[in-house]
Amino acid sequence: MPHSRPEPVSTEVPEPLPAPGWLSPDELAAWRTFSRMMAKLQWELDGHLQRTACLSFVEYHALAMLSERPDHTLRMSELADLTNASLSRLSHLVKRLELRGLVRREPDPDNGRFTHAILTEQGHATLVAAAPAHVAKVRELVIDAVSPSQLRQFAAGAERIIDRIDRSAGRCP
Amino acid sequence: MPHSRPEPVSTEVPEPLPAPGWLSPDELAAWRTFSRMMAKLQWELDGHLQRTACLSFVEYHALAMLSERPDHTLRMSELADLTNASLSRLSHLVKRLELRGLVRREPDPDNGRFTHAILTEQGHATLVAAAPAHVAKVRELVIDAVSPSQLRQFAAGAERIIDRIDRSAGRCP
DNA sequence: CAAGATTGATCTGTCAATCTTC
DNA sequence: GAAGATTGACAGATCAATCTTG
Repeated sequence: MPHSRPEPVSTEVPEPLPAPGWLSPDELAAWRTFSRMMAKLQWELDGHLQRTACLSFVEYHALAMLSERPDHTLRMSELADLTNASLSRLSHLVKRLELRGLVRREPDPDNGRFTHAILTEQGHATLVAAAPAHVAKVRELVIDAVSPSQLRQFAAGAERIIDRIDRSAGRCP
Repeated sequence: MPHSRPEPVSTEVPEPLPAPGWLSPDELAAWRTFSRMMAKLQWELDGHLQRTACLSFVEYHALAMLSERPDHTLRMSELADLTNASLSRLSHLVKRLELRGLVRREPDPDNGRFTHAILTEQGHATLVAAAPAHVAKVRELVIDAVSPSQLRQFAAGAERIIDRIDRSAGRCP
């Protein structure tokens, strides 16, 4: 019985508010809907990108982040942050992209600890080819699903959730 | 340059609206924030559950869905839908849960095509032990991060996004 | 043969070392 | 020694193929 209030004992007066730490029926329903949306959206966008461009969602975003830099270059750790991936995950991922010729890596000449990930011409072309269909999907499934003001609300809420996660991450329980 | 407007040619008058099919700067920012939130939230909840209960997010929800049935039983395909997992993924997953003694499977006596997944006592105990900390995290990171009315907005928006995904899934492009 | 479910091959992500450079 | 990055072993997800039952 997770996520739902413990059954009140028969003789007990039902409480007007959920027990502390649990979710009210409304909260539970909202969370489940939200959670379902996240799972489905990830799946749909990833599959669409995979079918239309042989790229995963993260791979696409790695290329996209690189393309927005004037020199098409980013340090691995910066790229990891921008793509919301662990450094380890990104390292494996970039290695695969490198094998496909979409990205290359070279050590930072100024500081040998850093590795630069650099978008290749082919990587750029792949991204440019993939982008329109992907962006259209995002618009169709998300942007156009809600009003502009709702979208702002979403973003504001998302921002606050991110803040809480970042606080939560560096915390001793 | 995906997700951003193509550079206007120097002599061109900048358009007041984004090119059709592309995202405005605000839309792009909102989408990125939203996308980042999804990635981080998944990671955080999954990691937390893993550390506190040796369960992944999907595993937890499989147990949770079963626990809400009076007979603690669900057909594999129903469970797959409720947990937003493919049938294949669920099959692998339930096999692992079965090896750990948290779930057992038996064919539906009425219709041999169906398989029943059934929560064991141990599975139930595991869930009950895991739930409080997990629910508290969900409350901390999501529910309490937004106002009740914002939460309703979120859920409503999520609902509409889900609808669009479901429409999109069964469509010929 | 269609629906429900499982399997196996393969690919990707995670975690815990490890390596390198400052 | 600490930060940035990589590696290898293992756990988990995906896809296509397969099996089974009605």
